[in-house]
This record gives sequence, C-alpha cells and structure tokens, in this order.
Amino acid sequence: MGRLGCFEGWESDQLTRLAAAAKFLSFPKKEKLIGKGDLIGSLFVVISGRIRLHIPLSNGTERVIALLGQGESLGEPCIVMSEPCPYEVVACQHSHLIAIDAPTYRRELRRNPLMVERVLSLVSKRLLNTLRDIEICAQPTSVQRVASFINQLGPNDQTPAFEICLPGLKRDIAAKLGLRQETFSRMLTFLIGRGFIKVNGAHVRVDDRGRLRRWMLSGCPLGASANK
Amino acid sequence: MGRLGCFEGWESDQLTRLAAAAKFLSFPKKEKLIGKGDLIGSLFVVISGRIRLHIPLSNGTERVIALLGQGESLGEPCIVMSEPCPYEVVACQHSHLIAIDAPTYRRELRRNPLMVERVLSLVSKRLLNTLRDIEICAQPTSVQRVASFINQLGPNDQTPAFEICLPGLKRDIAAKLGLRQETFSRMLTFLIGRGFIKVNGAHVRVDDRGRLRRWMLSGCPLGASANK
DNA sequence: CGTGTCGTTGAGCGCTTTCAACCCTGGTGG
DNA sequence: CCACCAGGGTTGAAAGCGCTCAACGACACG
Repeated sequence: MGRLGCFEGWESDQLTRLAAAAKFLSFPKKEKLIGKGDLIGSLFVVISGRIRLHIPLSNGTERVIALLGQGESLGEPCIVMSEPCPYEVVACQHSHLIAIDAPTYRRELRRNPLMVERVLSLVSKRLLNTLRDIEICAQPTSVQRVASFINQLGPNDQTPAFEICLPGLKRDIAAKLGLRQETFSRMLTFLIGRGFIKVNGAHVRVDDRGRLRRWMLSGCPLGASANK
Repeated sequence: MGRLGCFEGWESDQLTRLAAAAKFLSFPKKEKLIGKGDLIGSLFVVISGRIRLHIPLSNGTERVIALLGQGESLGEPCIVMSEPCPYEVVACQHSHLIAIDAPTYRRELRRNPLMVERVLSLVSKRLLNTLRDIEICAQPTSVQRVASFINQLGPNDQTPAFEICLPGLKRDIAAKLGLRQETFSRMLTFLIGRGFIKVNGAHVRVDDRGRLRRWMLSGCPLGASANK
C-alpha cells in the first residue's frame, strides 16, 4: 500500500491501522461495484485496471463522470458527508482494488489533521476537474466539445504540439462528453480532415495547438480549414 | 459576521483575526467580481443580493454554475489549490459581500484543524451538488431537464406536494440547465398543460410529485397526460 | 471459422436553437 | 395622470444539428 502515491506522506502506524481494515478485491469486466444511491461502506483505491463512474439515464444510455486508473480513489465525498453514491461504479476491465472500511477511515481522519488537509486538497481538485468537465460539455457544438476535450488532455503548459492516448474506449469518452459514439467518431474524422489532429487508434496527435484553440474559441467557422 | 451560518462554531478569537482581514464590499447589478482565469485573492461570503457563477461560451451565451444567496460563500477550492477561478463571478442584483484575505484564511485554516474539517464538508457537499447538476443536464430531453430540476428543488423527503420559488431569473435558470430561455419557457408551459405543475411568476407548485417523477424516469411519453 | 466487441459510415427524423415579433410590468419624467 | 421606455418573459416559424437505427468493417478470442 505504501507504494501507492495516494498514501504518500502518511504516518506508518496509521497506514498499518488502515491496512488492517482494508480488503483486496478483484472485479471481472462489467461487474458493478456500487449502484447509484447505495450507501458507501468503504473507500476504494484502484490498484490496476480501469473503473468507470457514470450516471444511468432514462433512455438506456449513460453519462460518464470519470474514468479511474491506477492509484486513483473514489468515494471520499460520500463518506465524509454520509451521503448515498450519486453515480454507478463499474469495472471497464478486469480490475483490482483495495477497499478501506469507512468507519475506520473516518476515525483515522479525525485522529490526523494533516490527513484531513490532504483529503481537502483531493476533493477540491476533483471539484475543479468536474467544473472543467462541465465547461467542455457546455460547448455549443459537438466539434467544439471534442476539440476542447483533446486540447485539455494535453500538458498544461503552452507546448505547441503534443500526443496523447485516449483514457478509455471511444464509446466511454463520448459518453463523458455527452455525445453518442457515432457523433464522436464523426467529429474526429472532421478534425482529421481539417488537419487539426491525427488519429491512430486511441492515439491522438496535435501539431498546432494554437490553431486548434483559436478555431475552437472563435466558434469553429467551417471555412477555417483554409487557414494554412 | 458571527450571525452568518457559515461561521458558526468557529472560535471567537479566530473570528476576530479573520474579521480584521475582511472587507465589506458593495457591488452594483451586473458588476463583475472575478473573471474566468483570475487568481482569487480572497474568500467571498454573500451578505445580501444574488451572485451568479458562470462560464462564458464561444457563442456569446453562458453556462450558469451556481446562483448564490445570503450566507453562501465562494472560492474555497481555488484558494486551497492556489488555482485560477474556473468561472466568472457577477452580481445579478445590487449585492453586499465580505471578502476575507486569502493568505490570512489559509493561515487560520492551518492553525485550526476543526475548521479544515468544516471546509472539507463544505467542498464535499458542493461536489455532490455539482454532480447532481450534471445529472440534471445529462437528461436526454429538455422536458426531462426541467422536470428533474423542479423535482430536485423540492424537499428531500418524499412529500407528495410542495411549492417553491425559482432561485433566480428564468433566463439564469435556463442557462443553468443548458437551455435557452425560450426552450425553458416552452417546457414550463408544456408541464403546465399536462397538469404536472402550476406556475405563477417565479412561484412553482407541484401537486403530485410521484406522478412527475414516474413520468420523468419513464422517458416522458407524451401520452402520459392521459394518466389521470 | 464463428462469435463478440469496438468502431465507422450512411440516411432520415425530431428536437433544440435561432431569429423575430409581441406582451406585460414597473419605473420615470413631462 | 399618462406616455414612454427598458427589462423580463412568451410565442411563432424555420433551419440546423445531433440522435436513432441500421449495416458494415476490423480485430481478438475461443
């Protein structure tokens, strides 16, 4: 457990107590860990695999909230507030997690103020990330949503060119952007056609970030492809 | 300051120190307090009036993140993380706020672990609220968005009937739901026509919450009006 | 070689937006 | 006292965009 980044800096005796209240769990692909509205009994930390948080919708589809990979955790806000889970948690692939008993976690939190500060940082960061997601989904057209999403996956500094891997299946990315898989695919081919991006499987490359951003912010005039 | 709910439970000497670093500010209608991307120099608490947090979009419109009233605060996540503000802050009406110097706030936070716990609760609650907003905006059709929104404004218990006041102008509510003012208006008249709600200005009344929720979740079949 | 999953492409429809005019109310000043 | 105006809200008609449904292609796996 000590090797995981999210436990870095904790006192070792506290880690020991937490580990005593932790279980190592294994989930096959598509297995549901938590249902929407369930009370959460433990804090989960992803060891391997990929976990999807999503809200099921009335038309059978779903809105993806987040896709978690190694070292990421889930459930802090619900445990802190003793509130039911606002999303459903499912394994995208065969995954391994550790589950830390919630009462124990709360007790250790109360015992160690430093840990509370860390959790506060974590939840704050997550809130800011969520607001950025809302901004992306609020873009008026789907091309803009996709372009914003790709741009924001790049490094925070102003590097002009970069290359990234989509953090999940295209279907799930689409659901995170509030789009259907088909629309996402179409928008990607559109961006490719205009020379904004190059795509190879889950691999996306951006050559001129500035051009992409400028075109994005100016409302995506279709004639912008002529700007060589 | 002691009278405001958000400072309840704090130690009085700490309150005194915070008050020393606080300014009382007055903002006319439409005045911008913080721009998107600005670094926040202080924590704001609303004393009176109404404050709108929104993200400006490329087509000239905006997405409303929250509408704050008396006693509500803003800026904690940004101050904790030292990150720029992800939204723009504007006064909807002539408003009064107090601004607490950020470094002082951080210093007092570090001094008092109990206060960190309170802020953690606050930020957690805000994250959960934001997720609920995402759920509402993710509804497939605009009628469902509006219906979800109204339903969620009611009391948390399962009261069958209730009456509420819209927490802002219809234009702003619409922007919070990711809709245009016109569409919001149309959906309200639609819900009125089906007998789900009664509207009088900003006043909305729901007689049979169960029927509304059932119809909402079943994908809003248009024939549902016949269910007397 | 069949099967299942993931992704792309095509055609048509329906919902939301857009742009426009109009209504209503409260405030203001002659 | 009333004309006038601005801001908020409603209503109408037309167009565009994303969704739906369907078929097809690529690839991994047993």
